[in-house]
Amino acid sequence: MRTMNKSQIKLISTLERVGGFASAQELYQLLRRDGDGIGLTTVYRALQSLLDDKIVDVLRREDGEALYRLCGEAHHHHLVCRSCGTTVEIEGSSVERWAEAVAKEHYFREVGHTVELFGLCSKC
Amino acid sequence: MRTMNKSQIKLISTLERVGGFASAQELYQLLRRDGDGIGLTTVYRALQSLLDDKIVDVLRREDGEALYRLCGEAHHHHLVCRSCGTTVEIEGSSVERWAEAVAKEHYFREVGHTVELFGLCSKC
DNA sequence: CCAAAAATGAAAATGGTTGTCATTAACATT
DNA sequence: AATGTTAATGACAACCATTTTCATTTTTGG
Repeated sequence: MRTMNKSQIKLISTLERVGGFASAQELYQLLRRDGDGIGLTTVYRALQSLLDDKIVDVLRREDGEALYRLCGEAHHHHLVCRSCGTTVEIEGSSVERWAEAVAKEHYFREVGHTVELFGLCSKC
Repeated sequence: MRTMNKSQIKLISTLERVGGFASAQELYQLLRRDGDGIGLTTVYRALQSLLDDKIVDVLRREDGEALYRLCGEAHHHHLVCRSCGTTVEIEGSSVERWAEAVAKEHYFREVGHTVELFGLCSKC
């Protein structure tokens, strides 16, 4: 069975509290705010382990910063407002199927996909 | 009409030569290799201007580095091998239509999409 | 030709992320 | 409890893409 250390557990529960995506820096600040003396390095290391164990997913914000979220929730994508940051979760089974088909067609294995939509919401 | 300076023109033709995506650093190296004394700062500035003018597109590599390409070529996506970097261009009109529909459904305007597939090719 | 504006590049600053390394916590074995 | 072994930790420095600063050069319009 996979071992799971204290830091990893703290990060998982913080990600649960957040409910969606959070950057390493944000997670670090949240933990510090709770009086936790955790170091930034440890946050990065724990996130990397969780990635290796496929407990969390990662995606990139438009500015390149890495965002992490818990896997397990139904896989979905996001429609993000470029201006105010409003995020709508969208389901996209048709995209999943398309990605699968493309992967098979080109004999690729272990294919993951990044699908993110960026635009301007009705208010902006 | 939009002005276009020397550096921007150099970058456009370099991007044409490359034919696909290239990072700012790669473009810089290519130009230097051609004996061009251009500075890295200028490369970044020119790319930013071309982005503003919607002459080039940007996407993020898995490690967060920004990749630029000329717009105008038929819009397509990529299937990239995580291990050896082999890239297959894929066409995805079904994805385009899906993105359009989602955008409309949520009253978003000017919606662009990032769709990239990462996996392991048959050789790796 | 000249002055104002735009462009340039070297160098420093920024900010997210990763590497180093000495210290500490956890845990199994006497 | 005392010991030795191993994993985990965090302060700090290193890294690297990108941005900012600023003094200098080039371009442009009059």
